[in-house]
Amino acid sequence: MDLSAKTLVVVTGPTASGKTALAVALAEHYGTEIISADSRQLYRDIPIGTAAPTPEERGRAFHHLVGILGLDAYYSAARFEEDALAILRTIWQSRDIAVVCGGSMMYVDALCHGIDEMPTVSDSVRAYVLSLLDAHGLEGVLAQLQIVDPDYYAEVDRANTRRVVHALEVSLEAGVPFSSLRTGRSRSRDFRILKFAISRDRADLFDRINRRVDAMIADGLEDEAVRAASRGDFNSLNTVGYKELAAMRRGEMDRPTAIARIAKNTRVYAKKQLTWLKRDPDVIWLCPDTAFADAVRMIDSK
RNA sequence: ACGGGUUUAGCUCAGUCGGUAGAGCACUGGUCUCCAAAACCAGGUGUCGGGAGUUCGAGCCUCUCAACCCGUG
Repeated sequence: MDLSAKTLVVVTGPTASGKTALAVALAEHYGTEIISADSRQLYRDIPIGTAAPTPEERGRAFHHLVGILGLDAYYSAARFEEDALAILRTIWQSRDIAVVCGGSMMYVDALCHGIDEMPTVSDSVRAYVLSLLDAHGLEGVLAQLQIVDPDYYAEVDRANTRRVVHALEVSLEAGVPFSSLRTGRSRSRDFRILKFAISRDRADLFDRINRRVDAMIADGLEDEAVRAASRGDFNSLNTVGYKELAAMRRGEMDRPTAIARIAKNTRVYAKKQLTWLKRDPDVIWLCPDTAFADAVRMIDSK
């Protein structure tokens, strides 16, 4: 398919900045569909805490990759790239414009720039590294990484267990050093990408976050969290909202503290998203009041 | 009006004998190629209510002004 006439409209920005509303308006305007780039809205059974698009919003524009996974399912940025590209091709068969909406910055980058080919870590390797971590701690994992991939060992943040474990897992799975697979080269896409982010001042954004957390509680987040947790202890629930409420149920904090902590951690999340976005030269910042009109104008130009 | 108390970081407050201002919460900046709403790193952000005095040196002692709180009128 010739993609040179196709446009990918990305709507991103910090959490609670109003991405969904803008994306739905754009999708309606262009008669197209939305692909969610949200690592948590992928999971079903946790719509309240992940601020998933409502049935009303989903009725106005079709949303792909929302509520499609069980809480126990594995997913990754690489899978997102693959899935999103496949969906884009089907959308573009009958339309010129597709909308991606979400704040999982690594997913957005994987789609816009590609991500290096790496094997999916098998259960057995995952279990082996986990047992190594249990038995010998981070030191033990680091010691093996130093042997298997000395280059990455030299540059990795050795305090970051996640990254160290992942590098060893991939190295063992692939049979070659993790760093040899990690070229960091970005792939150029043969379609037009317009990456919009909604800009709000800090006080306004924090106010929206605080109010949204209260609304989530009012909408039944606590029940949702209890039901989700009853299915098991999954990575998908290592998510703002669910982890604080789990700590509350374990008696580690009272209810007001848990709710305050959810709001605080959501604010922290928003800041991390902003840090990521600030260094991305492709981001086109939109003022909330004129976002729709400005986006349409830019999409239609050229 | 009078008497007593309070005033230190964004908030709540600690600060010993006069010797380089602290805690909790909140907050700020950053890293990022695969579970990323994850994980990790870094930072005290201050006119100690204002002014004057004593002192080598004042958050701390003295005087004065101000604001707020409590009590009595």
